[in-house]
Amino acid sequence: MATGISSRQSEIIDAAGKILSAHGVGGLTIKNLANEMQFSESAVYRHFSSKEDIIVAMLTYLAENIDQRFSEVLQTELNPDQQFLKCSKTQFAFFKTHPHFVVAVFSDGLLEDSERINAAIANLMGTMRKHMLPVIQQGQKQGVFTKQVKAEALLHIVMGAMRLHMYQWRTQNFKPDIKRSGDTLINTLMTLIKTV
Amino acid sequence: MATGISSRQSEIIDAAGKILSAHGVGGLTIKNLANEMQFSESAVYRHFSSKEDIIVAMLTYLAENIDQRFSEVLQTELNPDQQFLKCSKTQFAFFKTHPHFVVAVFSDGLLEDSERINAAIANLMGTMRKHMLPVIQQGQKQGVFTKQVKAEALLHIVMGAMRLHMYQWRTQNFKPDIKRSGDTLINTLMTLIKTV
DNA sequence: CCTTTGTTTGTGAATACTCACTTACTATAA
DNA sequence: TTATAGTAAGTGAGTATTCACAAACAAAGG
Repeated sequence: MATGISSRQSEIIDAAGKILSAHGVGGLTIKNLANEMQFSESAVYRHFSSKEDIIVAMLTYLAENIDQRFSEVLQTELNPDQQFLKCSKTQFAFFKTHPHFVVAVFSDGLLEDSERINAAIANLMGTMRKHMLPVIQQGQKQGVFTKQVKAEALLHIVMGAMRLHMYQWRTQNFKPDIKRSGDTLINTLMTLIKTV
Repeated sequence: MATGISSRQSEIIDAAGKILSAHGVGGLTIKNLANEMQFSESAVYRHFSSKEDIIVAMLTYLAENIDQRFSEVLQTELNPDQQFLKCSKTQFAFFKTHPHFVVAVFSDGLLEDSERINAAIANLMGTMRKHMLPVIQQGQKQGVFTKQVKAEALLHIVMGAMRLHMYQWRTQNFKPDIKRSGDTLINTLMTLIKTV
């Protein structure tokens, strides 16, 4: 509950996430949202002035959440590789307890042709990048990460692998323990990008 | 034009792809499809019995296309790393000339809650996996690819990076030359997974 | 050569339904 | 008394799909 968001709004965002994960982007309607909230459709508009606003608020909340969790990790005095590990782990831990938000991450560009939603998604990606890139760069400077490829490319590969992992987790109806399998993936990535 | 698909059906699939890339999943309506085809909505149903059928046909066509291109590469007597390179390059080359199909690849699970569509998407992923995994395994056996991590994990990382690359290409409205940037990405991946 | 019959591929209108959103009204609690 | 937070009922636009029908064409029989 970050910026100026009421507790009711927060509940609606949560309900939206739940619907999104259960029935996809096509299932996210005001009617379903009202059903999930156990009140009428028109009541939704007491708290948000449009469906677009709800989606933007959800994506903004997610970005702020990531921003906060990553900032905490980066304030520590750990080595870059340990910071990298912690950031990745906090992601999988978060999605384990909030699986419905995974779908939002995947809404990708294809959600709508709304400028604001696309901007919010871009902001989400940028937030991760903003924190992770310096970690990788410093890791390279300290010689713990390989310098064979540029930091940007390394970040790209890491983020791609994590995204695909979450996508597969979703297609399997959130069955496997993503915290365990995610940590395994991160370890694999680490052995690949770390200098021996 | 593979299985039992008429030329008209093929045109419709193409039009569907064009709409998908221009206006996303929400823009893919029978009305828009008919407009793009320059005939009435009802005429669409002369060639497909449902919208679902159109999407499934499109995904099936894509899978068959990949299957064919990859099979050609794997019939050559090249080294595994060269085969790997060629497979990847043929992907980016294909999407450069057929950018609208990229969106289909990203429809992910969230497109619909249609069993058939989800199965078609799973089949698409499986087709790539079926061809690429043996290449990587043989590459490891011959010592050209690192044995530090399992072949499955290596494939996962490669596919994740490629998917993310195509996603970003799409969000940038297909602007950069994906054949060039894709080849750069593959080279980066190669330096990372190849034994020195 | 032409009429008959059937097929293919199109049309415009209508169906039944869902969508986001609005308006007018009401109970409640500060 | 007066915001706050809910409701019921409705709006116009858009959805996939179906319908009866028509034009173009081809094969076959008399």
